[in-house]
Amino acid sequence: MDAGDLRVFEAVARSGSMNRAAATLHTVQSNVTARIRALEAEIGVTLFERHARGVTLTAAGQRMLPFVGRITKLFADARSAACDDGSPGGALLLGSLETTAALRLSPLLSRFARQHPQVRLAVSTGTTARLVADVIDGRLDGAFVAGPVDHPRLHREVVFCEELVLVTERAIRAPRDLAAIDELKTIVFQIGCCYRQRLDAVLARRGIVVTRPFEFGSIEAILACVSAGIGVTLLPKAVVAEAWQQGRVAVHELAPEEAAVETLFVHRDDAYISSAMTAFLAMARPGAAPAAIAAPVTPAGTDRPTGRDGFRRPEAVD
Amino acid sequence: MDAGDLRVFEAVARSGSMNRAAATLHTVQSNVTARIRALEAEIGVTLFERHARGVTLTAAGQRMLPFVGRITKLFADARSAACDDGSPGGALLLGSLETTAALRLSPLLSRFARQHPQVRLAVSTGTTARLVADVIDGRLDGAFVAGPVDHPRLHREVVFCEELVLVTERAIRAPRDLAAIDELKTIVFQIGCCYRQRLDAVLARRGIVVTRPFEFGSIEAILACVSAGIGVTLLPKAVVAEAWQQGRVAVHELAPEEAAVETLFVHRDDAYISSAMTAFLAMARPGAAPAAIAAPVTPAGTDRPTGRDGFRRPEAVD
DNA sequence: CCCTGATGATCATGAAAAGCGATAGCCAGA
DNA sequence: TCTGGCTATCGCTTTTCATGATCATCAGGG
Repeated sequence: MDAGDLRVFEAVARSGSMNRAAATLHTVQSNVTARIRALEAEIGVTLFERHARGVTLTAAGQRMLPFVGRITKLFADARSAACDDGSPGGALLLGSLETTAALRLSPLLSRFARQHPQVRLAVSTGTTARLVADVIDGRLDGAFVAGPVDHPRLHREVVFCEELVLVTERAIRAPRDLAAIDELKTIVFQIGCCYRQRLDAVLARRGIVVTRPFEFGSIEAILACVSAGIGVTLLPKAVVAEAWQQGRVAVHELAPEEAAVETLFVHRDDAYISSAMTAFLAMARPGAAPAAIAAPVTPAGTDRPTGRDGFRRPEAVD
Repeated sequence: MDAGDLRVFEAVARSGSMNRAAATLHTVQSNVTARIRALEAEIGVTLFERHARGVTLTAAGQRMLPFVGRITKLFADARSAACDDGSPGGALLLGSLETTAALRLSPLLSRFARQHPQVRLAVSTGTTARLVADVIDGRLDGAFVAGPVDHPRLHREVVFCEELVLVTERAIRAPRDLAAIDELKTIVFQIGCCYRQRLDAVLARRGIVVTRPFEFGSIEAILACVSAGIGVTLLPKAVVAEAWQQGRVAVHELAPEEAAVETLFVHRDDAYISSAMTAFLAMARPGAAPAAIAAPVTPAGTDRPTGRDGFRRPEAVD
């Protein structure tokens, strides 16, 4: 049993067919059959049930499958570790929440890319749950997600601390005005978005009932909807600063315990930490953040929230 | 790069010589050389520095080496997982503290062996630190150690709760009498034994100074020394129950916070949990302890230990 | 200075394994 | 019953791997 056998095994398991597996492996079907048979003979159990429409994993095969990915990852790590001469290089696959990417990442990434041009950076966005799963399974090297996250396999590091604010159309002067609105809608990123539950909780605590939420894929679309009075949303203050300055939306601050959300950087604690990752971590840590992000300024609009509303002057968050 | 290459790499790294590696691998030197060269060519870095007296790992090789064991372990786990049909079988490599083995393990092990004859049980003894290291590195499947243990890679389970007692010669009626003894010696298992620090602390708290400890490898030897008045020791109450009943030694109870020591069963939380391990865990859990161990009985002597059997009650487990 | 002994590198050769293509056998569905 | 897609198997080719002999290198000792 070696790495090649496991790759064949995985391909067959995933495709459910020795023919398709052969195609993806750029080889021929007889070859795949022979290797699977040899593997089964070696370990003494049948891994697939053969039938006319392909093959399916036996219970033994199902038990074996999860190891393939781990072994593959470990081989890749071993190779990376050997090649890693201390100067950052290679690929760095990161994940991020949409909001974090929009708000915090661009200066960090551009600075990192400038300083370490050898590193191939790739950032994908998704929900916290999705990103955490990707990191766990080795599809990502690390990810920016919303806290709290607690997984024994993950190393966590707080890198940003966002202040969430309720965002409404301009006409709304205070959150309690929302109660009067019929069919109030919430507007969120995706089903899994962590801000969504928080928004529901925030509104529920004020006795405000909402109907089914709208989902949008971009911050701009969400703000446009809010601006048009279609619904309300919950976003980091810095994200909506610009729209607020332009007077497109109203912003309502929340109590600290409702507003605070920590953005964590997570990575597997047992994976190899490459030089690129080390450098990125050093740069992402709060203490090492010199790149000034555009600080929100007080807008000139009429509906400037008053101190009585509990609104504090916008300030750089981290 | 596959499993075979890594095995060759590891053998060369460990032996520091391609010739010796070839011998241990039951092959010839030219073969080893060729495979190492091929491996180096594949990943693009030199792994060994060659010189007239053998080879030494380069920095790259040193970074690569730790992965070999992990990958090997994962292959073995994958194989075990596939073969494991739900009925316990195969090998189960356990570790234990000497005292735990003497006191608690024999009924558990004999019951397990009777119930699961297919499983090849192997128990080695050592100190907590040593056992934990062995479990971490995959040399043991699990081990009984003294709490507290906190390692992110380990799953812990409290299985026993021992009451430690101070053991002295019969003439000593109370711990404070020890202060009068010149050159008081402590008698312990080994340097790394966890009871040793505790014994020192117990005595220090009473203002008793001790000289360099004696070390012995067996409980009987320790008790014989104590009985002969050579020194004092600290052992689980149940361990010394017999010697105490026979009037060979005196037993002094301690305050609960000094006396209590939890025996944990630890195993790697990311290793494959075989059916044999599952069955063993089920049997080792406090709740599932039907096999009556020889419970310490009240002796005719003056010091009367309370008749607790040391097993934690089921509801106390988390 | 030149032996001596041990080490790794290289090469030709043979064996083993893997890959390939074609074909046979099997089964579900038309 | 036929057909299409699937796996099993076989003979053949290609590639890889293991082997033993030989060479080059280097440290230590006379």
